[in-house]
Amino acid sequence: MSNKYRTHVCNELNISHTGQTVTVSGWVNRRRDHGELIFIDLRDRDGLLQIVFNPQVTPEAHKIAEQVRSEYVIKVSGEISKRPEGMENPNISTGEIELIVKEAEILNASKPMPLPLSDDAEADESVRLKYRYLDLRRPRMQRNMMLRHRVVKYMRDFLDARGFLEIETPILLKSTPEGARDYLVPSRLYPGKFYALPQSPQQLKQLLMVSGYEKYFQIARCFRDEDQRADRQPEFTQLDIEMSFVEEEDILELMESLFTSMMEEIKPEIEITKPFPRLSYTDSMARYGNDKPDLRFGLELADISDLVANSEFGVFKNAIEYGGIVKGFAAPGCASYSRKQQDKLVEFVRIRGARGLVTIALEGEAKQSVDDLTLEQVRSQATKFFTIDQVKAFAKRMGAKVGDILLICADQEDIVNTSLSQLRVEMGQRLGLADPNRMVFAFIQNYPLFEWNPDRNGWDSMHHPFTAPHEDDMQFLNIGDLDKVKAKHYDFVCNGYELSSGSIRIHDSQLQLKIFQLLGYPEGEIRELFSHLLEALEYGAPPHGGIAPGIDRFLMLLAGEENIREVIAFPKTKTAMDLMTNSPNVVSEDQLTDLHIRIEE
RNA sequence: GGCCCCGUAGUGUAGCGGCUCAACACGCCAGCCUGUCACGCUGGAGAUCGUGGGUUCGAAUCCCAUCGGGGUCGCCA
Repeated sequence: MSNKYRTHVCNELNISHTGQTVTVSGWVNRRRDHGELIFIDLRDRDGLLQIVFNPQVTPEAHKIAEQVRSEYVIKVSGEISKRPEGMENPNISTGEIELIVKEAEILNASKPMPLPLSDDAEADESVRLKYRYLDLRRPRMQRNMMLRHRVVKYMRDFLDARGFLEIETPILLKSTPEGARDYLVPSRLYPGKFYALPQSPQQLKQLLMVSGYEKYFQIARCFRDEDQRADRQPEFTQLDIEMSFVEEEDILELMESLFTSMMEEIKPEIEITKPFPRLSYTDSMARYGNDKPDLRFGLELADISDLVANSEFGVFKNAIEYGGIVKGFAAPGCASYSRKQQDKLVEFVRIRGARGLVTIALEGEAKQSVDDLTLEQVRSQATKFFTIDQVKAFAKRMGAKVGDILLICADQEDIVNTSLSQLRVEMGQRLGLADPNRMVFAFIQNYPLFEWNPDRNGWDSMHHPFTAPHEDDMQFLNIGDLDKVKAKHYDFVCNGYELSSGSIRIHDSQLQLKIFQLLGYPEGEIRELFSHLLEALEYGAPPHGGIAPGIDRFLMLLAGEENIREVIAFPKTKTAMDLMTNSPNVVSEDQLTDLHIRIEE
């Protein structure tokens, strides 16, 4: 495109344009004023170009350049010239050339920046969020936004090529119980009634299957009014997918194909594992303590309950007597950890609810076999309770070598798993085992359909109430052995993050009703909240299933960022504030009156 | 709701055993400089140390509260 502002963008200019007269517009990245000569690095979205003002040649333009400051928006015309010998700048793509300015115009001035725009200077995040439009000018943020665009475009093209239709679903929707807290929108026309923003388009995409669209996707915005984290925002984006006439395997293959080809296209320098590893939920919990394992490294957990059940060591004995378990893993080369370092690890698990952490350091050289270990080499607060053979047995089960430290936790199973899974990730990072240039995608399968909720004294859906049970487990469903029922539910994980959950859905109205009943919904509530779905399933609903990978989290991993806000153009703070527009905020009395809302002080 | 970290010129930091009401760097302003590219040199402006109390002769510094940002547990079908 060529117009009065530009004939070229910076990046397209090169040595072949020498002698041509061009016009470029952009921002003043930096100005170097030598009194006579003035150099300006002009920046547009795609690159930098050095422009030169010479008072001998064009005194008028030079006068303008004297007034120009950082981040002014200027337009310059002149001739592209090869730089003098030895003056090239290899750091920028246009470093061989420069623009000798004939005419210059200031399109807009700029106040000094409230935050540094260079990537190496990190500003306070509240300042960045307040001036997000400036923060987004920083190269790193522009890279992230461009990466985001490419990822989303890749997804669209990939699914389009496979016959998927992108269909939008409403943002003003209906509140449904359980799950996350809803964002509510009061209705003007119906006093006292509310829309809810979708936590996901779950029911709508199922209904689209009933409608016969067979392959649906959407870059869907989802809203959940829960407390935020580094990887959680009140609104976030999913690649929402649903397909008819498919089984679990079809969905997983689609995901594997999409993410494999996308990684190869967009970030070939990042190593991925093909095919994607698959673990059962039970296996993942046993070996990693959670259902979103970071598979870039081992440090697998081992259950040693059976080895210590009869020990004299109270910590272990009691835990088992009270129905708990004893698990641990070996941190390689950490036998030399000081008391202080070990105390930090103990504190780490205490914060996560564990009563403590037993450490057993196996001092010595790694080349020594564990079989030759002597009691003198074992350093632990529990040494006197165990024989050397027992310690060897622990070590072997945890895959430990001499020179490692065993980190063992004894408590209720969920506490042990929670604390050890996080300690495992912590140690993996600390020991440099979590390679930033690898992304290990994996599928977790065979989840239980239900989980017991002691607060409610009833069963909850592990995933959501539309998830289909395994056919083989229908018998347990019928006799009420709900903990034995496995679901056609799968998670897609990467590097310790849950990227998405998916499932084959229930397409039988009677079964769906039965599940609602088992979950304890009162009959009236079922009709009130889910009648549209139950009814829809009675009109020829095809078998269907889907998945919904979180785009923000995936991008965070892909961009190597520590939090999701770095890949979202206008994110909110941890307390769900938008510091740029200062929202949420009060509204006028008239607006409230329209909505039939009175604020209680 | 619990726990932890941070809050000093526009930005990033130093000062935190009470003797510097405040230092350094970048940025900003002015002057000088014809080849720089994190240009350079000289000079200058700019902070009641998040806010409010308290302790003290004296507080950026100690105590309490509060606000803001971040991390985390709970929570996130």
